[in-house]
Amino acid sequence: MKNNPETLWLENQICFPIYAASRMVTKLYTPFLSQLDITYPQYLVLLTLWQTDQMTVSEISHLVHLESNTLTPVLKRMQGKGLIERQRSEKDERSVIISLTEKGKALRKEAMCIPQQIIDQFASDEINAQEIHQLKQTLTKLTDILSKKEMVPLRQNV
Amino acid sequence: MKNNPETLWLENQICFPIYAASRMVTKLYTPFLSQLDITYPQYLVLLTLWQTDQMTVSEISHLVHLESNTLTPVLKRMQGKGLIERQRSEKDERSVIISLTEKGKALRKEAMCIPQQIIDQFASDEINAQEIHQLKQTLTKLTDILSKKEMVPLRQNV
DNA sequence: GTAAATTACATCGCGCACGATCTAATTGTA
DNA sequence: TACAATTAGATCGTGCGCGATGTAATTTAC
Repeated sequence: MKNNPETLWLENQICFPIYAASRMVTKLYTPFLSQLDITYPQYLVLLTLWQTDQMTVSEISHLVHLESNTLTPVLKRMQGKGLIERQRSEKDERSVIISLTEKGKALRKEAMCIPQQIIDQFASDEINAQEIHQLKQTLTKLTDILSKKEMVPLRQNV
Repeated sequence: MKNNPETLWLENQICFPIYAASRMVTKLYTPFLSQLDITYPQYLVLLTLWQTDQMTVSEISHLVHLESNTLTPVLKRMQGKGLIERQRSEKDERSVIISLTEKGKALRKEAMCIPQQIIDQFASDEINAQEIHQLKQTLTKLTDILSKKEMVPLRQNV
């Protein structure tokens, strides 16, 4: 079975469908986010801050599953745009607390219409709300499983 | 309903689960691909070429849903590693035909064991093969729908 | 109490993704 | 034939992702 030719077919591995779909969905959001002058990861950070303001970098990091080496530049650009403030925590000088500026808070109202418009774009005879819901559930479960898994450093043919 | 606070919650939009899961899956593949000295997109290109050798850039582009501005540098790096050859088509000088080198062809055998090992990593009480199969189907359907959709340049509150 | 380990964040380098734009080759049209 | 439109790739600039590593603050262990 491992030697079937189909083993390596593009569609038969999970890597390709999820990779392609993810980029497609990003593209779907992009025109909406451009209007707000933000990028996709910046939007995700804003989503977390709109839920809970005043979080440390590591708290945001855990929520969006992005490491500090990715988040730090994103947050700096967001600070440059005047969306957030960055200040060292007083009780732990290692931590940086991220808080929304008024501009950052105000952007929330602008973003309110995005989810419905995205759903409208999905509207299709081929795919329905129930299916999307199921998709989100499975993806979330998958992410949870994989994020708990410590990356075993590969041991082939031992 | 559009004004519910939950509207903008991280988990309630499709953007986040698919984005997080996609990066998690990429991370899962990475140690296996590192052993072959290739990256994730390079692996996808190889998968297509192992199925059909001698394709033009645009044919590969359609298969993996990557534009030439992304593919060109990827292919150049693969050429630098001696995995592929690039040659202008004789019947259409605009086209560039990508073909596997012997080294590129040989790599296929090394890659054969990857899919099963990925599946093993997924092994979990919480998620099963049937669920993964369903996931792939939905993601593929989603990609098809979105790739057919011409990006309507956003018309809000008109 | 102090050295070692851990933690929080930052820096660096590389390889994507992708919008915008360019060049050259081919096709369509009159 | 001649010229506009299209097509195939390439180039450029910006912004991620992330492995590896660095630095400073805090915690742990003895």
